[in-house]
Amino acid sequence: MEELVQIGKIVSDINRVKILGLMHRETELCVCEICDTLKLSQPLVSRHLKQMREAGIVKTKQSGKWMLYSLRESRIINCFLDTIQDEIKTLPTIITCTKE
Amino acid sequence: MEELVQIGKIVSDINRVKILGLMHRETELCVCEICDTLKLSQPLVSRHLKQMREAGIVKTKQSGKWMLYSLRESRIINCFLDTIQDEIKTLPTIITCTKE
DNA sequence: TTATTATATAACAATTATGTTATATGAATT
DNA sequence: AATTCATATAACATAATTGTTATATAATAA
Repeated sequence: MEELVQIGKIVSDINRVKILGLMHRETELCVCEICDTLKLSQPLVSRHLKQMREAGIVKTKQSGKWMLYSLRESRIINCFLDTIQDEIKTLPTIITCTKE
Repeated sequence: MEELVQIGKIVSDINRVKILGLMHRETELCVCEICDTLKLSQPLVSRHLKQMREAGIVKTKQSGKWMLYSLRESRIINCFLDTIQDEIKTLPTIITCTKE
């Protein structure tokens, strides 16, 4: 149950939910794209992503000086995202970080 | 998304998850059954139940001096509960409140 | 090597949530 | 009507979380 509680905690913050939504829509994102798109400070986004990584919800991949975040496969997160499918579409268009 | 954040908040506490688990298994419970079964104080349980009611996750029915709580139908809560099915079975046996 | 860029971490104030103790409400007994 | 039992609410201390500002790290570019 602790695992579910951990996921509940992730999903209990609107900014983390938005980040999840963006990652669901865009597959892979770097930190600055999330900051710019959602108008959130970089340290805040970094911490949210760290929490999500520690909860096993996202995975990371280094690419030069960028850290790319993406969703891990998770039945429960998918279920969760299903219920906000329409709202995910209304999230702002990604402000792309022109890598290289 | 706010609606799901609200549900996330409910699921972010181990005691509320246990209460959800019990209600899922037992259909209908009064406050004192939850307190006794989970060894939690009555005011704490009452507040958790209030939060769950305000989030639209449980419904209530008065029965004499007892207040009976039960789960509302919710796709997302069902999905959450599915993932902890086995753990729900390991929750303590209900300490029944002999109504009347 | 130094500067720049992207990300991570630390330290902090403000807010929110938990669990407790004390008390109030409200229905059923006596 | 007074008491008892079940539940709700209030007030509080403590702990956890958020968002901020400042700074560190680590990779690339100059």
